[in-house]
Amino acid sequence: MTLADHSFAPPPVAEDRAAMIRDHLRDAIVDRRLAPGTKLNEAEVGTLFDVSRTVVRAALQALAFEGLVKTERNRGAFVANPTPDEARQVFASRRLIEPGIARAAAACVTPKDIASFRARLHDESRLLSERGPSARRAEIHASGDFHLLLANVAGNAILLRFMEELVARSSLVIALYGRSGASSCGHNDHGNIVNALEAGDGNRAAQLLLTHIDHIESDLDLRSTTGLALAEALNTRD
Amino acid sequence: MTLADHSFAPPPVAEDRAAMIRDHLRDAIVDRRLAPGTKLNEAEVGTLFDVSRTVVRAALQALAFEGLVKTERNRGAFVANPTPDEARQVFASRRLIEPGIARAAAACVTPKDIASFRARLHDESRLLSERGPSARRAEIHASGDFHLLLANVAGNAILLRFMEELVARSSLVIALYGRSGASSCGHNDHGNIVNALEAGDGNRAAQLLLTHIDHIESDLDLRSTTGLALAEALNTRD
DNA sequence: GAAGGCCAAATTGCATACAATTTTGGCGTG
DNA sequence: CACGCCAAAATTGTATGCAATTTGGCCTTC
Repeated sequence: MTLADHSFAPPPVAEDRAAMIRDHLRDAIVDRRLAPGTKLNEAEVGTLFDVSRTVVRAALQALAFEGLVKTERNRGAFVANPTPDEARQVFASRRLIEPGIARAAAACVTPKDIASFRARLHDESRLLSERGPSARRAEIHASGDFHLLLANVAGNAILLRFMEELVARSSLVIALYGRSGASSCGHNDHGNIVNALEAGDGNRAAQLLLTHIDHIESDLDLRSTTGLALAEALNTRD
Repeated sequence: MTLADHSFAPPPVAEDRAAMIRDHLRDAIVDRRLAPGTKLNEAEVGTLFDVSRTVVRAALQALAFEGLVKTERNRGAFVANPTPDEARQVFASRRLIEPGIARAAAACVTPKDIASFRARLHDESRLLSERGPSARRAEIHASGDFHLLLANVAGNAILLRFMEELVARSSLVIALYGRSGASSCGHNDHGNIVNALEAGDGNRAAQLLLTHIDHIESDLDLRSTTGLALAEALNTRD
């Protein structure tokens, strides 16, 4: 332990396979390669990743805690299928939390952070110009990463974890209820927010974030299907 | 399913033993019957509750998600021992979230809710007059319950869960860093907040909540032991 | 006497076996 | 033909066994 043993990143080997499976499943859910409501059979997932059910269960429990998976006793785990009401709660939570995060971020943002934001913006604009469902998925992903970077800059690990959950659930909601699919069409919300951050104007960043969330949510179709979910789902007309 | 089967609380039978163990452990941690840093041996806990390690592991994993337990690979689970910096993050998060919850609660509070709040206040004042460590623990517990009731009234399940985590971690922090132990000495913050809610004045409730959090945090001794944690801990003078 | 290495005991990580529960498909009856 | 019941299959819940890792003590060596 004396020679050049520092500055090593955590070993690239796959230690903690439960976390790896959790991350793979989360990606698949957020990208909607796994449709909401899909049953996640323990044995099947285990075979897929070549691990025992024990490890799969740990991963599923983690995802259940994040709200991306719903487990029912003796029935199994299913990809979350948020109701419009739950979707509204996700965005209400974001409206409550993110402006504060933006203020905190504006207070302690560094030039290096700004550079990271710009790089992210560049990725986003590139994806916007591409076509196809893969690019669409990547776009939603990148858009979420922007918000996570913001929370990361704010420097509060607890709020960062809350935002990770909210962003993941938002992606699910957008995939489920999004009208156009691309929530940022016509706006440059992220760019404006970065400008406000660079100027150190936390209040403006917070305000821009609020309207940004408005933009996202206004692209959703959250008609209340209260109590008639099944019947309405079976009605192909309408 | 036709006769008086509604209005029943969840069956009193112990289905889902992992959740039961999790709740028991959480209570013990929040009440500080389990000191921070205590190792939670899987086999030992299993023997105590008469279940296998499998069930214990599920409970410990859940508590790790909540931040009340820290797990180290191949080393086991330990009761969380939050650093002053983590403690500050807990309260920063609460400052960010709770005022908004108060506004939401003020907007939709019912007379029935107000009655619940009053009952809670009554319990708190009773506990305040009692002496002994048991009453002190119950007081911290009751104080937390007030905040959870507030989040419950606000009607957002996601924010409620965030608050459950923050309140639990706050109790741990108060137990660790509290000076007087009783954070509400001399104030009647909770009562004032209920009054504001009853008057439907969300902004005032939010403001009162902020100052309430200030009161709680000002009772803590969060001297920055940055980098010198061990050395300082061994220095009995000072 | 102190430092360092090595071995045994304890503990966790994981896989697997078995029990309990739910789901499914078929059969018989109204 | 529809409905309900029952048994078999599938799936989850839990316990247990084994391998891998860590920990603590003992012994050797300087």
